Amino acid sequence: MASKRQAPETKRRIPRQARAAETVAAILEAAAQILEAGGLAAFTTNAVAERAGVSIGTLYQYFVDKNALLLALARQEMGAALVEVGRALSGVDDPTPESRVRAMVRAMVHAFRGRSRARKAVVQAILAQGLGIEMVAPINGFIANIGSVIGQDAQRLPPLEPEQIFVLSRALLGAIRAAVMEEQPFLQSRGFENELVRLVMSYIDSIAHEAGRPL
Amino acid sequence: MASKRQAPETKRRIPRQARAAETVAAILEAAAQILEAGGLAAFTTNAVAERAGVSIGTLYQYFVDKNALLLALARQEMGAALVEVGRALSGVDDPTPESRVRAMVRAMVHAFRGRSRARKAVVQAILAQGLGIEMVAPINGFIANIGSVIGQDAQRLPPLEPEQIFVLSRALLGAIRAAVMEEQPFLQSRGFENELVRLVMSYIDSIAHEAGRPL
Amino acid sequence: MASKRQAPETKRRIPRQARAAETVAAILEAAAQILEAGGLAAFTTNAVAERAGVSIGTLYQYFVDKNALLLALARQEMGAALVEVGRALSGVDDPTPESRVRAMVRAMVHAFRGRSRARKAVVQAILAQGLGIEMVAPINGFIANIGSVIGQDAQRLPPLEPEQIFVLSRALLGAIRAAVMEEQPFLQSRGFENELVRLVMSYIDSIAHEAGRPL
Amino acid sequence: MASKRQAPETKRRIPRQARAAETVAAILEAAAQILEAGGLAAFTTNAVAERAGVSIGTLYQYFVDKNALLLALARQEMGAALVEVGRALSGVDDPTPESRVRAMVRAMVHAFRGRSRARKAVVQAILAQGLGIEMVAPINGFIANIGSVIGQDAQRLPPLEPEQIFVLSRALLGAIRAAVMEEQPFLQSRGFENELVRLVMSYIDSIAHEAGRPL
DNA sequence: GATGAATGAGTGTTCATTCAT
DNA sequence: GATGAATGAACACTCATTCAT
Repeated sequence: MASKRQAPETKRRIPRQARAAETVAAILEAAAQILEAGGLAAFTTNAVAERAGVSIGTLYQYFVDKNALLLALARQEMGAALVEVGRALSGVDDPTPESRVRAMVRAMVHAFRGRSRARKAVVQAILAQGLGIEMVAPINGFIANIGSVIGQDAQRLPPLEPEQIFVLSRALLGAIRAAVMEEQPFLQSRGFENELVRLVMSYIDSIAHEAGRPL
Repeated sequence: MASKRQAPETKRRIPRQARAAETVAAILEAAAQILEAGGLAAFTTNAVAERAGVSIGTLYQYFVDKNALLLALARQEMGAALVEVGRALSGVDDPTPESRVRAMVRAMVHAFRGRSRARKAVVQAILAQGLGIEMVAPINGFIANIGSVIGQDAQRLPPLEPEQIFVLSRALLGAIRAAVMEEQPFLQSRGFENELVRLVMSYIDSIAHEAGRPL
Repeated sequence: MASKRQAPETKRRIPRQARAAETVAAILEAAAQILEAGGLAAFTTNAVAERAGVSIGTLYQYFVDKNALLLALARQEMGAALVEVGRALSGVDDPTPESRVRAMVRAMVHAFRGRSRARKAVVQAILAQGLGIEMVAPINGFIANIGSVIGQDAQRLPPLEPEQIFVLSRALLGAIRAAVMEEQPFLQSRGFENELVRLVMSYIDSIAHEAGRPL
Repeated sequence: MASKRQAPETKRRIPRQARAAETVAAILEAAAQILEAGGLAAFTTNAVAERAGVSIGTLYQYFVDKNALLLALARQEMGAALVEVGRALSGVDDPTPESRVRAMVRAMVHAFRGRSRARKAVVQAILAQGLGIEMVAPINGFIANIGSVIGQDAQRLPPLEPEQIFVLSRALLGAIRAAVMEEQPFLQSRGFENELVRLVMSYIDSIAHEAGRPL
C-alpha cells in the first residue's frame, strides 16, 4: 500500500462486457460484506475474492491492488450518498430554509446508516491515506452553496468564506461521523437530527446577522 | 491487537528505577517520532525500539503489546492537551463568555499543532479501535460544563442535553481534526479561530434563546 | 499450539491438483527428516519449509499451524503402523493364541523401528498435547478385542474391564517404546519378543483363570 | 537447552548456608507449583523466580540454566518417590509376595505427592532430553531384585534375565506413566492398582513356572 | 550475594501479490 | 480471461540469559 496521493488509478481494466461488470459488482459487494462483518482487520484480498466467488487472480485483474479496491468501494458509497442527498433536497415541497437543511441532514444521517461497520471501515481506511479531502469534496460543494440551498433568493446570504465552508461542513460531518463511529444509539433519533439542524441554522444565522441580513 | 474496550492495561511493569523511567520516556518519544515521520504504516514495534536505542525485548518489558504503546502515547498527548486547555481557561482575565470560548478553542487548536502527523496517526489508531470515546471523554466534560465556562452565573444556561453535548463537542473536534488531517494552511489563523468561536457561540446562543434566557 | 482436544483440524486446503499433493508429501517428508535429524527442538516451521524446498507461505497453505503439521505426520505414521499390525494378524495361519499374539507383538516392534528419532519426537509431541489418547485408540481397540484375537471361540474369555485394557495396552506399548527410546540393542531380538509375548499371555491367562476359564 | 547426555551438572553453587538452602528449596517448590498449575508451557525461568519471590539473577546463581532446574526437580521427586517405595516395602508386615508388590505399586502410583500435572510435565521434559534412562535406573534396580522382594528365600526365583527386567520395569512404568499422562481418573483407584499388581505377579509367575519353581 | 533492567536471536504466522497453467 | 498454488518480506512477540549496579 504505497501512498499515492493524487486520485490514484483504481481500475486496471475497464469492464466492457456484461459479465465483467457483474464480476466487479460481486467483488465490491463482497468487499462491503467482509468489511461489515469483520471490519478492516478481516478485509484481506483473499477473503474478498473467496466471498465473491472469484479467484484471487481475477480480483487482481480488475483492481491494481488492495487499496484500489477500497477506494472504488468508497467512491461507490459516496456517490450513492450524494445521490440521496440531492434527491432529498429536490423533494422538499415546504421551502422553509430550515426544512431544506433538515432534509439534507436527514439524508446524510441515513447515508451513514445501514452497513455502518463497512462504512466505518472505509472511512478509517480513507482517512488513513490522507484521501479524506477527495472524499468530502462533494459535501463541501453542497455546503458552499448552502446560501442557495437556504435562501429563496440568493442575495440574502453573502457567499461564505472558505473557512466558513470548511468549518460548517466539517463540523456537521464530524458530528455525524462520531455518532457512527461510536455507534451512538441516538444516531437516527429526532432529537439528534434537531441538534444537527440547530448547528447548521444557528451558524448560518450568525453569519447572516453579522452581514446585517438576518434570515 | 485484541479489542479490550474498557481502559485496557498499558504497562507491563511499572518502572521503579530512574533508568527505567528514562527508557520508557525514550520509547514514547521514539514512537512519536516514528509516527511523525512515517505515519501509522511505519509504526512497527521493531522500528520504535530501534529508534529508541533500545532492544525490542526492553520495549515489551514496559508495554504489553503494540497497542498498549499506542494508547500510552495517546494518553500522554491527550493529557498534555487538556492541561493546556485548562491553563488557558484559568488564565483569562477578560471574563466575557466569548473570550472564554476563544481561549478554549485556541488551546485546542494549538494542542493539535506541532507534531501533527504523529497526532494524526494516534488519532487514527485510536479511532480504529473504537477507543475514541475514552479519548474524547475529557473534552466532552469540558463542553458539558460549558454553561459554567460561559456564564457568570450558572443559572443562565440550562444544563445541556446529552445530544447537545455530543453534537457540540464532536462538531468542534471534527472541524479541528479535519483541519489537522487535511493539513489546512489556515489552521492557526485568526479567521479560522473566529469561525470556530462562532460555531460554538451561535449554537449555545440558539439553545439559550430557546430556553428564553438569551446570553 | 493451543490445545484442542477433539480431533483437531489438520488440513487447511485439500489439494486438488497433482502438484499440490506432491507439495504436501514433500512437506511431510521434510518434517520427518527434520525430526529424525534434530528432534523436536529442530522442528520449526521455517526449517521444515526450507528442507521441503517450499516457501513458508506454502506450508501454511496446507497446515493451519505447526501443530497441525505434527498431527498430520503422527496420523500418517500411526496409520502405517496399524496397517502393518492388521496385515500381520490376518496373515497368521497357525491359529494358536500365542502365535497370534506373537504376530501382533512382532508387527508392533517392527512398526516402531525405522526412523526411530522421528517417531520418538512425534510420540513426545503428541503426548505433550494430551493427544496420546487419540493416537493409541486403535491399539486400544486391538487389545480390547484380544479375547477374539486369542480364543478360537470368543466365549472363553470374558470381555476385559477398561482398566485391564488400559494396563495391558500401555504396558506393552510402554515396553516397546522404552526399547525404542533407549535404543536397546535387543529391540528386534527373539528373546525380547518372547518376553513381550509372555507379558501379554500371562496377564490374559491370569484373567482367564480368575474367571474360571483357563485358556 | 543443548543436550548433554551424561548426568549433567545441575547446581552452579552448592549452598552452604541455611538461607541459601531455603532459597533453593523455594525455587524448586515454585517450579513444581508453576508446572502443576500451567504445565510445561508456563514453566519459564522468570515465572519461577517471581513465584519463588526471588530475582531472576538469584535463580541463575543456583541453577546453570533452565534445564538444570528441571533436572534438579526431577531428581528431588524421584528421590522422594524411591524413599517412599523403600519405606513401603519395609513397612509391610504381611509378607505375602503379592502384598509386597502391591506396596511397591502403590508407592509408585502415589509418587510426586499427588502433583500429577507437575509430574506429567517433568516426565515429558525428561523424556524430551533422552534422560529417561537415568531417571528409571533406580526403578530398574528394584525390579531386578524383585526375586528377593517377593520370595522369602531367594532360591525360589531364578535371577531375571536383562530382557525380563527391562520388560517388566518398563511395562509397569509405562502403564503408570500413561495413566499420568492421559490424566486417567482411575489413576489412584483400587481397580487400577489391582491390575498393575496382576501385571507384575502374573509375569513373575510365568517365569517361575517355566523354571519349575511355581510360587 | 542479590537485583532486575536490558538483551536479541529466534519463532510462528499473515497476506498482498505474481505467474505458470 | 480465469485460476489458485506459490511466494517471501515483514511483523508481533517470547524468554533464556547476562551484567552493571
